[in-house]
Amino acid sequence: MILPKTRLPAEARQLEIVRAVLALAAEDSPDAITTQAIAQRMGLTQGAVFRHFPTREAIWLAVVDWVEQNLGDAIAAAVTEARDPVDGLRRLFEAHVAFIAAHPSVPRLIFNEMQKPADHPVKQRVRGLLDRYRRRVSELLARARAQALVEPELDETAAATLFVGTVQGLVVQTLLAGDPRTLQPVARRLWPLYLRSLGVRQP
Amino acid sequence: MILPKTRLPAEARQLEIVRAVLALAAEDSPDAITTQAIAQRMGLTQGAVFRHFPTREAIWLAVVDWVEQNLGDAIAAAVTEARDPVDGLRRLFEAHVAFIAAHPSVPRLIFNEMQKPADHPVKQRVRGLLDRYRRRVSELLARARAQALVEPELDETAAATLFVGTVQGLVVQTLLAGDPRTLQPVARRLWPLYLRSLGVRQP
DNA sequence: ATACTAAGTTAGTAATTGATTACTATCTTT
DNA sequence: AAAGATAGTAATCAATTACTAACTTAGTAT
Repeated sequence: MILPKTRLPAEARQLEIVRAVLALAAEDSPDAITTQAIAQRMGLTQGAVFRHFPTREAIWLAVVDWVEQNLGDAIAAAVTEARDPVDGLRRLFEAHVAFIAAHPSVPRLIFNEMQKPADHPVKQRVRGLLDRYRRRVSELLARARAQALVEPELDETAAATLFVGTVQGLVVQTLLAGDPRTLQPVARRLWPLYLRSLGVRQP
Repeated sequence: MILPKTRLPAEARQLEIVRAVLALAAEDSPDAITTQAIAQRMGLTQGAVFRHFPTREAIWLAVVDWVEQNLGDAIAAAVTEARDPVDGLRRLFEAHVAFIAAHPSVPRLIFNEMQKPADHPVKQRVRGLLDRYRRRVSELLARARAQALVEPELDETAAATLFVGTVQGLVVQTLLAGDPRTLQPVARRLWPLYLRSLGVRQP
């Protein structure tokens, strides 16, 4: 995709590069995305990329920044509107799924970086991101238990892991099927099962 | 790890190559494993690898063969010993987790290949492998429902996806923590939650 | 012992990749 | 309008990669 030939200020171009990476990651493994491919997608030459980022790794860190910002905003907005902790979990789940549906390349980035060596800087960022996410889920679960909305002896840590796993099982199925449209329908069928695992009394 | 310098017959050497890949994949992303690294691990030169495999891709197909064979055997053995479908699911879950604990590189391979382009041969093999696995889970769930061991209105497809997701949530946590020893303890805490999501009456 | 077979070595090649550099074109500021 | 700043170009580099082929040598059958 070659955009109309324009010069962009550095900040805007950096964002364009991040978006190009996200777009390319929807179709191929993130490691396979070359600086050449990024440039080509923007209609620039390869050298131009290095005007805006000192190294390839710096690009990936910027992408993680983008994810952190946008996903963080999306789920924060969802949770604050919740009436109670269980409702918050549902909104969190839905917001998460909606975000992935809108940005299918994001889980691929996470799956990819996750298995790099432990000292890898990008992986550390991703680790922090997911840690905060799980902690958020744990807090909601703890409050749900305090309000007697779920099983009194609920194992919160395990339930938080299952929450993440529920989304991941979903994403894996989507990646296998190669059809992003199945994501949200399947998500709706998965949620009642997760709720029942918490011991929530059904309306 | 340099093994004692010996010549191996082709078949044995091929297996050694597969094992070298599995060992290397435990520490780094599969895509980052070069034929040079494989040879070095066996104490051979890079050219020797191509005595036994025509291309790099052929190595990965052999690795998938190995996984298919060994994981298939492990879970088949587990399920046949089951007293009833729900017991079968538990054994399947435990066998799966035990296999991953013994071969931590296997989920990394799957995560990695999963996001390649759809026409990628290795991905197609992995897809088939996981499809058969999920079908196996679905069948057990259908039989459990027929025997009234679980919620009568259970959504089997969704429950199968959640089964896979439960294992994956687990693996992700392990990959993040970087500590494979937490795998089985956390698995034991996750299982009761999954059972409850099926509507199984607890003993 | 000798000769044959096959595993492993050595020394390459072609292609790709991230990164650098000298230069050009465009925009902004004075 | 002149001058400086900056986005982008084009060419190139060094390193790495999968792969090849001519060779050497270990093991084995005769």
